[in-house]
Amino acid sequence: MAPAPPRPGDLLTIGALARRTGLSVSAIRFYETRGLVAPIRNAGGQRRFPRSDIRRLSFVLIAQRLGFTIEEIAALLSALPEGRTPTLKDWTAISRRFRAALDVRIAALTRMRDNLDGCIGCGCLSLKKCRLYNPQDRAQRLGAGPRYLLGDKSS
Amino acid sequence: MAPAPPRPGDLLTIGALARRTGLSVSAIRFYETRGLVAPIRNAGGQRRFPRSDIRRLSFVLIAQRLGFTIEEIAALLSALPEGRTPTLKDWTAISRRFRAALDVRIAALTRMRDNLDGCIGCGCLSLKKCRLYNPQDRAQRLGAGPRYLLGDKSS
DNA sequence: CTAATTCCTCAACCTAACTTGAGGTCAAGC
DNA sequence: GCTTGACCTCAAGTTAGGTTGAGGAATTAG
Repeated sequence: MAPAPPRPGDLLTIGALARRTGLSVSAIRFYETRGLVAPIRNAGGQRRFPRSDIRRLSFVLIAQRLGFTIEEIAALLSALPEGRTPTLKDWTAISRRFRAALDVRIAALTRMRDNLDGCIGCGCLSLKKCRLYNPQDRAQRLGAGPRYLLGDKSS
Repeated sequence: MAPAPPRPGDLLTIGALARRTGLSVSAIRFYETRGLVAPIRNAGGQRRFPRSDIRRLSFVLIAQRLGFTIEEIAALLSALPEGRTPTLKDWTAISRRFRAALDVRIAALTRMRDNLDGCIGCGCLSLKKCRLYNPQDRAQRLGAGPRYLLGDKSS
């Protein structure tokens, strides 16, 4: 048999990756600055991505749609191996952690909804008396909300 | 009986309202620009809020924590009466609509989680083949995500 | 070899939801 | 009646998550 070709298509340009993921080129570059992908550069200084980044970015998109921030996603992805291409096993492990995080969110929302049900009848919809406004639930960060209340005080 | 006093405390200053809700003064002013509250002004040009705005803002806070945007909350609140103080019945009606919106969010998240479960084994975590990345589910807006994909194209 | 693509960097802009600060007024206590 | 604290407006800054554009270099097709 003829020797296998050197597979020049083993690495993707940023444009090709954009087409494969549906992302814009600028978004991919932005994700690089956030550490979600780490392409190598060719001789001319252009980015080259391993094919496994298609899956990596797909994961990013899915996680974002579920309400995770880029930072949280980066944390989840950091569980993937550095040098080698992630295996199915790697992805399974990360998906499991992901599912757990999702479960937490769903539970929190459900709890809130149930509290709301309790409040519909009682008219207690005023802060502090109502379990709905329980600081304990604050860990969630769904949406923005006043930073003052969220304890931002970052100075 | 002596005639009831004129109840000068019937209107709150912005500072008092801030203390009662836990919000910052600047946040309340900001909410006014967004139409969430509509205080009157006294002779000196200072804002005066009806006591019912305490509950109104409490509702805003709760809704925000559940992931609603200011605009969405304004829409929910627009169901409240204009002139008079909202009654318990008014609040009950609005809470019901609120609960429905919450149910939609919970259902969407749960559906996604179940899809993810299906994906953990199959390794299909690549866009387009996977139900997790179904544009049908896009209506949700949980978190930001690339505008390009979200069909922003607002030019 | 040249023209058309594609890619590069960097800076500026965008929305949401606020905060911070400057410069000035109002209200309340003594 | 004055001082102190609360309030006013308006402009600019902040974070997240990107987009847009300028000016220039690398690739690729013919």
